[in-house]
Amino acid sequence: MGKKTYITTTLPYVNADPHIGFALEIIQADIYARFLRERGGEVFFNFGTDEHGQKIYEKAKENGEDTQAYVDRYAAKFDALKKALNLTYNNFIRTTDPHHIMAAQEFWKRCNANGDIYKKNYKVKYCVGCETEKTDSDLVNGCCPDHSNRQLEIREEENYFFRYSKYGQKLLDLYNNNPEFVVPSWRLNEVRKFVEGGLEDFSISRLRTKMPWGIDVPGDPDHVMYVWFDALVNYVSAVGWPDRMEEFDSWWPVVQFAGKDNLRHQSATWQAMLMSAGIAPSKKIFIHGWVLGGGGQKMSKSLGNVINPFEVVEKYGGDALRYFLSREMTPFEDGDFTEARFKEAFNAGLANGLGNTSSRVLKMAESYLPGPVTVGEAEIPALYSKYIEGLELNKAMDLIWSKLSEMDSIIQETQPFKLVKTDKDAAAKIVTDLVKRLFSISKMLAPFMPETSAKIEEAIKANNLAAPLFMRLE
RNA sequence: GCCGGCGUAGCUCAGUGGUAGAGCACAUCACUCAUAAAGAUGUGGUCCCAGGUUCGAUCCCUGGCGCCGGCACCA
Repeated sequence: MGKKTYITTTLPYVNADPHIGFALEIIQADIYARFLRERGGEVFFNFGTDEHGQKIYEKAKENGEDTQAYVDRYAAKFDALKKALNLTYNNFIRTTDPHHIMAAQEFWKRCNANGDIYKKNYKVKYCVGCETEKTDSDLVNGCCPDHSNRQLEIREEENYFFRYSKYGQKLLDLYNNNPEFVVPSWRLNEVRKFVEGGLEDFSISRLRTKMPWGIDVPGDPDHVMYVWFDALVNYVSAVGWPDRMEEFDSWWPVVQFAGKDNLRHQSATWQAMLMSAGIAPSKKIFIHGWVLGGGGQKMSKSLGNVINPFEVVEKYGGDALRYFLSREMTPFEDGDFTEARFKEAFNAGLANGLGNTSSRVLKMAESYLPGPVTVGEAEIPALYSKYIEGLELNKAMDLIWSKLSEMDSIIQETQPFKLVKTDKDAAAKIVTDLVKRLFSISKMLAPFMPETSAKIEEAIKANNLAAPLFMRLE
């Protein structure tokens, strides 16, 4: 049995359909998981949906839908990513699962037992015009931007608070002792700066009368947990905490994948919560950038530049999308996804590159060799592994493509297609070597483009390429 | 406003104290094992602007302009 690794994405909040940006996150995680398994490791890969809270409650109401029915529908939509993107997560957790609810309550109790939860009056700014509460970031010059003529009301209610302020130094110690705790390093700096600025306790409950769609606070039926306090606990409840501790201990700590908008929640808030509950911190957190819609603009309905991952897959295939997101995106920075860019990358990398090179090698193999090549062990450069371990997926892909281009050079220089007329054995030897190289490439490609990799290996085994891998798009 | 980052070929990005590179795109040539693909050659840059340090700066320093991110209860 290989080394065990537990990885998880964030849980998308089910108030919108799956977005291409989330596809990036889960594809990164899936590549990482497949890579670890390829080298013999055992992986627990967690994914799921975050289903509590105000917004969901309201959205379901808007739709005139039962809240549970609403979240069921959305959970299914997200779980559909598995097939579309060819994902290998083995656990789909929902924060409405009974086991998770129990775990969240137990987590609360542990924090409480540790003296980190207390009741306090919570001052809420309320706009009578909107009839909703406002946070400071909602306000412009201290007023509601939609009702600047009205005075905000200050309403008070009792809430439970989490003693976040207690964990500032401990978090800084965590960061300083683990310089690769957050990757890339500049994101670690960002969160460190935030923590250095001082932490304030925050509210972790809501009055049930105002917002019933949440997990009960243990011992206080008037309150439910604030949604993300419960949601974060999924990372431990997914692997058996608190009732199956042997299982939990065999997997924890976790390697997390999250977007830059989640930096603080995952690398500060959640870590403080773990400390409070007496659980070891996460192992590592990879922070990716956003997928933008061209010209550095966010995708939005009004700009008409929204890319639906399901549509891309239907049109171009799951591997093509995985290719684009892993090679054409810089893993930690924002990147543009436009159909024009996608097609360009598809033609250059998949049709002209991988597809054509595979085709020329396999056709020669079929014509010149008496049977399939015995490929032996794949040759995987150390650099390849190093790149993936650091989630530098684009670099790993570039490395693979440089190997492809090496093959083209070899064919160009040795001309086995001419040599075969004068020296069949010499030509066969060259082609055999090329097939072995192609095999190594397919092995390296496997985590990124599993279907294509499998097709190449089948073709090598059969000594026949049944169909072209990728045809040029017009 | 405060803190941080960035500004290099049409696009995406590397890079170095000694007057710049890759991939893609584009053009030409040429070839045929291959998917009009691969290959060779080439077009293309005042390395944001201005000052300073230096024998010499795209790289160091200062200022300016432009863009982006963060500045907590949206998850």
